[in-house]
Amino acid sequence: MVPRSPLRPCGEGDFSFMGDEIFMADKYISQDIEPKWQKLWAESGLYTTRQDPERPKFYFLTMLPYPSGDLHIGHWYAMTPSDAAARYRRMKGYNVFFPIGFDAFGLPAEGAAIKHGIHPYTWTMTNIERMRGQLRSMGAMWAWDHEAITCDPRYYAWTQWFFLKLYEHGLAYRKFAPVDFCPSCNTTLAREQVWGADRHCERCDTPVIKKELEQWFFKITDYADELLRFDDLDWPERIRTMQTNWIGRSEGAEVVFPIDTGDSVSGIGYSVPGIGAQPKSPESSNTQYPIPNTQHPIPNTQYPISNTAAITVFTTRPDTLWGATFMVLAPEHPLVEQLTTEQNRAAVDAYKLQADRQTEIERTAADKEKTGVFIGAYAINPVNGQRIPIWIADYVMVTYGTGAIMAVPAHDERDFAFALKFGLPIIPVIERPDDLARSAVWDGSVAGDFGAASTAAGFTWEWLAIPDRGRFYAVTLHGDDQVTAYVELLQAHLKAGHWADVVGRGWQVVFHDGPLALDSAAADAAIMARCHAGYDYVRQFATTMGMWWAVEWYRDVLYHAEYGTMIHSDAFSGMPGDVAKAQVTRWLAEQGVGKFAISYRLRDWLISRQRYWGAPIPMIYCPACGTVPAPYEDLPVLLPEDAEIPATGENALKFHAGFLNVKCPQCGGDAQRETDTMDTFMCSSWYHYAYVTPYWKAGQKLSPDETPWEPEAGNYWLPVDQYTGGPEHATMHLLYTRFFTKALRDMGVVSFGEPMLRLFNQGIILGPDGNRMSKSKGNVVAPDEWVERYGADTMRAYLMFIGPWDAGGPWNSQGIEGVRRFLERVWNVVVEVRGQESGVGSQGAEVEAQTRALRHMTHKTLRKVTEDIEAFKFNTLLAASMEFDNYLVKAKETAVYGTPAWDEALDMLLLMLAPETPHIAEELWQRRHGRGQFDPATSIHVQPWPVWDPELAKAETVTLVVQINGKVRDKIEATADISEAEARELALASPIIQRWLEGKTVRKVIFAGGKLLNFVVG
RNA sequence: GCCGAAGUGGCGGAAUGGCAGACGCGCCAGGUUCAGGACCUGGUGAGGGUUAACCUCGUGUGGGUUCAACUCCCACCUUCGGCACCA
Repeated sequence: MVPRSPLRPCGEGDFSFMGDEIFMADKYISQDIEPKWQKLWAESGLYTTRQDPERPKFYFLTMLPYPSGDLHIGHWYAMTPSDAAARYRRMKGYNVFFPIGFDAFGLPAEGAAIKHGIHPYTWTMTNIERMRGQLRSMGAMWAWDHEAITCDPRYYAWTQWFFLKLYEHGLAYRKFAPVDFCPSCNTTLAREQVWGADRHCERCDTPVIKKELEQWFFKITDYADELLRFDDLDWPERIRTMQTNWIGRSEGAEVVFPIDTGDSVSGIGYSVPGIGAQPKSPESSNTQYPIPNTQHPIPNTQYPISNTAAITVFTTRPDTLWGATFMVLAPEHPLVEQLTTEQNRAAVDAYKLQADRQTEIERTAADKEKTGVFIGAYAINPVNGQRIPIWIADYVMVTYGTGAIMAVPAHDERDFAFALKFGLPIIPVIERPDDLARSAVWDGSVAGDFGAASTAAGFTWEWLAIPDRGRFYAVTLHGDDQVTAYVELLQAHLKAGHWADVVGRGWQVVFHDGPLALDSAAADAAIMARCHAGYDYVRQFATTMGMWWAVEWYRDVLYHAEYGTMIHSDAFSGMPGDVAKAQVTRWLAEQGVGKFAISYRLRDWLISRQRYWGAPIPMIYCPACGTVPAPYEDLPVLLPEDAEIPATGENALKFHAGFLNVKCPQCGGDAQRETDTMDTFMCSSWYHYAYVTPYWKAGQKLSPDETPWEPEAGNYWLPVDQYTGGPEHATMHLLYTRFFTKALRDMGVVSFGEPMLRLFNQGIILGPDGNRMSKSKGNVVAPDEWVERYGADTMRAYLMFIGPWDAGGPWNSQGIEGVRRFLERVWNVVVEVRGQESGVGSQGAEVEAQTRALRHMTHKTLRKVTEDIEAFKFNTLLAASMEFDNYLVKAKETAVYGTPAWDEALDMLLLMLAPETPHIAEELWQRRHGRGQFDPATSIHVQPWPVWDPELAKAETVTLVVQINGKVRDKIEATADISEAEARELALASPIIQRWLEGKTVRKVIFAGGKLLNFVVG
């Protein structure tokens, strides 16, 4: 993989830490200086954490690694720019806390136990030891003195303490529920850990299955609204959006649909006379939109309902209630059993079984044909008394809303498809916002020259045809007036026994003896009765919409989901779309048939895992007392070290008598421990608190009233000022840890509500093949060989240089040589003594100009580098540093060499590079300023970040761009503060510009920012 | 299907209304070298041109705004990420 190094000279000796001998060869040998400085920094206590109330603190945190055994290139990509930014903050005068630890619980350790017979603890600790070494090779300023490992009993004692606190505060509960289960990992998963359309396990890609289990949940949904607020957070828009979508807040209404027993109402879905099918009253569609009075018929008091059962639905569109022509329950809905009639039971049971057997994948396949069965029961639409059939269908999810919907096929795409397939009535109740209507008039159904008459009346039409059915006048209309005029014209031409439709605005079927509006299920039935009588062909259609659907030209006007003026909705007809939803909701509440409601997509966090290698849930089940929490003073509930990990992949704790059997803390009787352990996201929800004082109160008895860290240290360091990590945790770790902190705030443990104030998401480094790196794909890039060959500084700088940090992308080693060469040049420009022959002969004025130019370059670069590191733009930071270095290489041959300006330039170059390439910067800094023995006070990493001089950073001269009509024609050197008049004069003096202006009239001259002049000529 | 991000030389990328391609890789030529590597110098978007000056075109596609558009607006295409029958 790594080519043999031509850079590494052979036979370089050991270095010594003694006296003046800390500086070795005059060549840049990263393999020598990097371990040397890592050792000297560690030994001298340069990175020892100190609480210093005199200095402003800065808690800089990067997501903790899982100890898989090997650091990969992704860790370097995520961590070394973080380190650079942390180092920069430190040079800016902050007391920076940059801790590290390990997310050490989790399934791979058990896999190793089964495969290699190693105990998970041993495997984990061995990996951690190896990874510590790899992490050290980064040369990062880790606060190793605050390391925390989540599988340490001193750590998970507190994880369990948090569980008990959440339980006490009613935020942890146990529930029997169908949950996602990974058959490969042998454990349940939280919803967030199930990915993709095929619903696979986030860790091992195995499709999950459903299992009914008794499981522990955290009530994250209690904080749903608060989690949607990001007011105090400087977080990327992308993450905020992902969390917002994940929480999925929808506002709407809950509406109660009483069940109808059918005694006094006959027929399917047809209205009670006088209700629903009433003609539009002119008064109600006028400018006034009063809330309909309470005299409006309320069906559950007006209609005989012998059964008090009712179905509650959640809808985001209460304004479409009048168009609800059927209901759909999820097959798992508890009322299905009770409501299904005897005649329908066999079909319903078969459907339920079939839905149950289907995998989640099949059931949620996006383009799946709608299926469902009628259960034989009816409900009453509470707003108009319509009797509507109840179906079950798997497109309704039992987990969302109330598990039941009112189906409004005219304004919901799924309901539309379902109604069309099963011949259920589709009644539009929201006007088309575009006022568009279409009418197909079959050739031969009208007398006289209908086309000419239409044209004369101002209607646009064309001939369209359907094979086997002939051609038709395709008339397009806009607005009520056109529709009214058109209906009149149409009726005058229609032959007896024929009809034509108006679809879209003004829905109706016009018969030769008059129109019938499609404004109710009764009207739908009446229309179809006439049509069925008219043509055999039409008998295949059960509903008017079904008949219209057969004309393809109609299809895009038949259904819409937009808000708009309500129609066919009794007294609400005419209610404008922008207020309809709120008004109907208010009215429903007044009538006592509904209420404003919010529904969330977010589910409670399932934390039970049927695994050995996790923090045991500190709960005890007593036959006498029930569920009893383990007493605080007994924490930690230890994982038994002698547990045998079964080869079946089952939880070892279930088979460990010593762990399982316990005395009930309440009654002292025989009881059993909970054997499930906690989701590892529980451990990582509070690790940033653990770092403050790792393993606080280790070995002491815990109580509910303490703080899990030393309070004074917590007050000083918390919360996290800057967090960096991958965006893949948006809806998992980042949501959980916010919930956790809010819960802690409400318990009085912390005084703030957000754990991390600023967040930056770096991109993900993919394998060279463009795929996510994974052992199974064999595309994992190990950093160690590259570090050995080029050095940590080169590796750090290269990863920062390849592109914007938040972009990520496939690993590509092409270009790493360039970064190494850059560091070589930095080394040489500082270390190599210039020969005497260069730079001689410069005159005084020339030297002065060169000095000014050098200082300008120095301060300009410093400004750019400072701005870039603040914004994590490491790629352009390094490009600017390279330019600066290239400049210095040339300047070295001039008279500025050895002047104070030259020394300033070299020092600034090193200070600018200190965060990114800490070793070479320190080596060269010490060579320039060190005192032989390393004194941490002289370290470049504790030097103040330099300040640029704005006067020097400002350019003295600019290249004045001269354009003719926006095209660059000439460039002229000019002073930076050139006035417009001077610039014009200069430009007009240019022969090129003169040539371009010859014979043309200058209409306008634009002078921009003192650097561009544009002549607009005509 | 919905939401979001992105599309620029052979490659990674820079420029967020004002010189398109900074910086780096690669490539070409030259220097150095016994030679190769390394290193140093110069060149390197496409087309035209007396291979000179210079001109034309060029940032996914098509329109638009502007003196001026990679940048802003509209429509579309492609890729990636997230969600996905969420009522």
